[in-house]
Amino acid sequence: MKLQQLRYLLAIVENGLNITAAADRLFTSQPGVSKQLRLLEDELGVQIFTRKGKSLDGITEAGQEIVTRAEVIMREVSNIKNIASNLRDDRSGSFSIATTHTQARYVLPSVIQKFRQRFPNVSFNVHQGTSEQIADLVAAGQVDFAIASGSGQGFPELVQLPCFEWDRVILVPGDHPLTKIKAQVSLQDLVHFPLVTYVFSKDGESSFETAFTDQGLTPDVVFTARDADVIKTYVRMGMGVGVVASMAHEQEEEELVSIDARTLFPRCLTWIGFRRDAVLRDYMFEFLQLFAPHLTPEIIRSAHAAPDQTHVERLVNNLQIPFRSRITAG
Amino acid sequence: MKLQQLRYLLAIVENGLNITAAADRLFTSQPGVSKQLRLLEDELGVQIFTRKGKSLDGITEAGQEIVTRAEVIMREVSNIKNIASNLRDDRSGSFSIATTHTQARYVLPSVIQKFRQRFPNVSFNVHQGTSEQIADLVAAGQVDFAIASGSGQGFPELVQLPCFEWDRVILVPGDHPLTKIKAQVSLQDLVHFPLVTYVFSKDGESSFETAFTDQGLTPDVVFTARDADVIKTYVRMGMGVGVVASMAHEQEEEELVSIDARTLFPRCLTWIGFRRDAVLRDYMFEFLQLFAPHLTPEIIRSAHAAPDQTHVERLVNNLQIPFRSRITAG
DNA sequence: CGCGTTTACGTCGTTCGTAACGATA
DNA sequence: TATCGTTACGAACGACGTAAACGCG
Repeated sequence: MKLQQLRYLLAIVENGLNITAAADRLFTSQPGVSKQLRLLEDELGVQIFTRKGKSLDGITEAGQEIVTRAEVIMREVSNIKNIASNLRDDRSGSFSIATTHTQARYVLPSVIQKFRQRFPNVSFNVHQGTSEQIADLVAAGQVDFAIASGSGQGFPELVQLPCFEWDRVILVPGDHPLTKIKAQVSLQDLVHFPLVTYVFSKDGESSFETAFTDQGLTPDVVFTARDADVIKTYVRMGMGVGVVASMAHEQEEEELVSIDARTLFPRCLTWIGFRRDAVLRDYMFEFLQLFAPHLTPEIIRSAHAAPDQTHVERLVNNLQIPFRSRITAG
Repeated sequence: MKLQQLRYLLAIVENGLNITAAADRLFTSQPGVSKQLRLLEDELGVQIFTRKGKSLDGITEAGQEIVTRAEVIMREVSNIKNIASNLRDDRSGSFSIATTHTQARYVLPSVIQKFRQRFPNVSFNVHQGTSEQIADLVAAGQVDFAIASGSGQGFPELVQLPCFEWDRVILVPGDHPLTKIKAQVSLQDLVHFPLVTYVFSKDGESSFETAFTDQGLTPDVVFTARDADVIKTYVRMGMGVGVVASMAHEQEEEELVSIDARTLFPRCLTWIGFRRDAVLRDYMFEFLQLFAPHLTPEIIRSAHAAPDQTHVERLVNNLQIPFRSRITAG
């Protein structure tokens, strides 16, 4: 058994059992990958994949178990490389995070800019998705960090650290009736208008909906998007009243007026998570502190050393979690 | 990085940083091992070992971390091989257990005999030590199973299953005053004689001592050994009264008489443990059931799937744990 | 001078890429 | 015929073992 064979195996799985595509991603020849897979199967005496004709058709039961073990192996291989790179003070490498649109568009740019100034030779990769997709990506080891909001429960292999809290804000065109209300806008006011807001997460973070239902109200959500910019576009078109994260409203933008909604909806928490068994590069510690200044290397290391998330939460309980209203200047 | 390099690395560590010894155990040439170590260090750009002259002198801090990761990798490699071997119905392989003298000498022979009849091509290896050494060996992945008595707490990486309970027995020469006592011998009777018994474990299993101290008594232990046979020899010599596991007294042996001590000392539990992240060969399941018939493959699999030992204990709570007084006929 | 490691070098097996072939839809 | 995988083959590489040199106690 060779590490290359396992690497090839995982590439095949990641590319939908397409050997040609796997070879392309591995920057090697297709027959080589094919042959190494055959050699691995021969050595183990086990079919890892089921075949339909010559093409790979599916993963066998044993194959799935083998793939799982191979993933562990390759993770530990990169851990070893990370340990070595850290010790050599190597300031190059790669770094991938998965996050939501709001973070990627409004919060991260200034952070990443500072980060890239400090580490110009680190290739940075941002994946985008829903909170669930994000957590899955980091749990599967496809990305180094996940930055998401909402519950994020049920990932025991992750260390999750609180980054900052934020509120929602109501966005309307400048001539909208809601701008005429002198007092604090209430949920009762909102239900009279069609709403445009984020796609709801399946379990957690539906604090948006429950805020209404707790008062016996039913919001009239006419449009949802994962993307605050899309929401804003539809609000400008007059399709409805927007409800977005306050970070997503940079300044008084063309045609749009923001209305404070902090009393209407519960406060949200953005957290960052990484696999507990991952060795972090030194630049990842610096990124964390750029993103959330209270996450010092010491805090992170002690959270990383904790046996599980319960202990992590005990550790971060004393921390003052920042509150973020608007984006800070780049 | 190659798997061989990691295998060589671990062999060097296991052989006390002696490359020649490592090469011997690996059945390869010494310069080959030396070169692969150098290549690994060069590729990582890190000194794994400190040198004194040309000889390896110690492991660096980073080296220790790398070794730990390499151990994980090699464990997962054998797990993959085990998965494959199981699927192929391969009835050959190797199997190592660590246990105490009493188990190895009095309990295991008949089990191993049956096992070897069923699996003549499995090479069987028994290591011997104290309960602590045993638990350490299996936790470090040096052996597949640990069979020990006493607490065995504090090994979260292990699945520990109860095998059977047993009592102690008092051994004396045939003409000893204790044999004249008509009623049940008591601890008060025992303190008047010099005692010969097992070496006490550091923390758990000192139920021997606490049995006395709970009654305000102080036993006069004049000799301890890890080995029931040694204890018996000294009892025959008249050095004192022996207290051993009841399994260690096969039948009315030459010169020795056994006195029931089950009411004097708390009952002991013998457990068997293996790493939670290990893939067990099919023959290991059969061994477990030969050793402890209540440990069926289904029980073992569900215990193995449990997230931690707390869950395992909940699972085995309903099981009827056998009691073992004398060894069962081979 | 013995022990242990490194260097040097020749041999052999393995991997890799190109090219051609085969099967499938 | 386009897509995908296997077979074939030659070139390059890398691992291994023997022999010899080196350093240290």
